Amino acid sequence: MNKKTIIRTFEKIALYMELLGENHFKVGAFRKAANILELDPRSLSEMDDILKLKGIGKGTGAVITDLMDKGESDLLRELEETVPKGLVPMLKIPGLGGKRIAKLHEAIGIDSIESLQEACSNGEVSKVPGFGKKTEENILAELEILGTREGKFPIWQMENVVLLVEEHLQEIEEIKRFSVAGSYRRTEEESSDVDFIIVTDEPSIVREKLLGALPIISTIAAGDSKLSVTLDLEDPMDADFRFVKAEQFASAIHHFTGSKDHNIRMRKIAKDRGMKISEYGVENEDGSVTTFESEEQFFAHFDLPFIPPAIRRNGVEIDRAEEISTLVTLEDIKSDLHMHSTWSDGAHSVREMVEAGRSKGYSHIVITDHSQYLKVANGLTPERLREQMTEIRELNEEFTDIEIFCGTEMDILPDGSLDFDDELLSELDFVIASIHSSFTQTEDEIMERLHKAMKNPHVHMIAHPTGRIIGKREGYKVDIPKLIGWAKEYGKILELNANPYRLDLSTEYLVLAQQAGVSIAINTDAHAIEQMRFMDTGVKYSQKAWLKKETVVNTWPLDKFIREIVEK
DNA sequence: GCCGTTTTCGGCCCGACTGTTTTCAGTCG
Repeated sequence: MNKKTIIRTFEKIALYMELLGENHFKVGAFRKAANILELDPRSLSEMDDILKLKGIGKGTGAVITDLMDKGESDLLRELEETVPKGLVPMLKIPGLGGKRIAKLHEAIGIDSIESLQEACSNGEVSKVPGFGKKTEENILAELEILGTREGKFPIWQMENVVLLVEEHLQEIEEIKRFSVAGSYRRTEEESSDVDFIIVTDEPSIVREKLLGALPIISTIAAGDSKLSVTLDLEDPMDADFRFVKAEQFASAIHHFTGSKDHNIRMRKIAKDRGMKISEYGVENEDGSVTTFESEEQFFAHFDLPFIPPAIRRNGVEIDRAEEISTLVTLEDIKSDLHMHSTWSDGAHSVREMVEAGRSKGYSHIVITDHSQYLKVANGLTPERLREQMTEIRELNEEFTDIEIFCGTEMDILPDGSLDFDDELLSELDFVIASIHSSFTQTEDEIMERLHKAMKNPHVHMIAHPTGRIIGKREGYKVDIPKLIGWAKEYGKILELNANPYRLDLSTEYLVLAQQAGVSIAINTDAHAIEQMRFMDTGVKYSQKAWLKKETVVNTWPLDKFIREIVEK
């Protein structure tokens, strides 16, 4: 028995109860219990008494006991016997919830997507009280696109959609201000849709312009305060737009950034003070509404510091509010230690990357092109690397406001050897080692490769330690706790690769690394100037692991970087 | 179903939109 089984059981129970039209607080209690276990970092064996957790009571506790004792839950089995399995997927149809599905089942015996489709086509659904022609049409339309609507989208896919939508929003003159909100603003690895807050005095004009400009498959809702559509993209994605007045912006963006649990916690705090939080402001006991200039002011109203969106999760962020000032922010970042140029597979010259670094206000950067093994990336031979070093030295003469260091992103070869010899490595200021090949090796083989790199005195950092691509591949088999142990032992840096495809190390491992006292570098791995924007994503993502400034190497000023890294 | 330095019962975050209704339930975020 493991935690995942319990979580899945709770979720299934909630689904079936929803289909029985159960009280939604009851359904919610099971979902909440699942969520509590999900967010608890401990494994089942590490929890001394799971039944005493807040949110686990008699009903949910009985399910856990059942699962522990017999490996199955009586409650779930009963539900499975009562509710036809075919009803579950119907919950995915927008507009249909438990109550209406139950009604269709009861009235005309609908027990699957197929029978629903047939009943809609025959006009039987519109004869059921509470259902009409329009509903029937909508269900049929939704069934058409059901298979194409993905569940969750990785952050790198989200970013493309956000940029696309933002282009359209910029074109509309009635929009005074806008911002993305929702899970994307919280820098979640995956999101199910995209949310925008729009400040305007002309919501209906903006709505119509958006409907005209955006690629749209279907309109889910279109009112004066909200527009909800499914975007016509390669993978169709839902987008929500909320229209608010300027003075409501701070409250609205807070509300629609979530998370849901964060909002619930904030509302509880407000309620205890006789106030009521909504997306339009804070309602006081006398009925007057206070609005805010900024989210900072909103939080200050409740005696809280600004809580970064990335850490707005389950309320823990409120308990740990006094730690927030120690977290790394974009303003703290003084360098980017992993960047490519046209010497290997980058799109811009070293000079252009340097200029970009200057415009970011960095005090130093490291150019780290690929090494010779990586032929597809035009990896540098020792000769070419030495030529590049000459170019970098010349640029250093030219620029006085930024220091450019010579580095490499050196491959750790499949046989565990390193792509450059120690003599060449000793000439470099900063050496990154990373794996780009033979991902399918056993954990022992991968760990042997990493250990080799870790033991080399010239290596400073391991880049993208797991090789994962969010939503696409798991990465190679790395024993991260062991790797963190080595990093501590040999004094190496581990990377948080800020590229949204990677975000590697992931949150849970960053937590472990910081606990172990290992330094982390947040790097963009930029292969083009535009990609240097990923630093923002990386910093926000690091906040999820509560990385402190002192943990992050890029917050170090130039002299400390030279002293602790380059000259060491 | 869960919870409680106001409560062991009565709340549970709050509001928008739709479709089917003649004032609101269901769904969604």
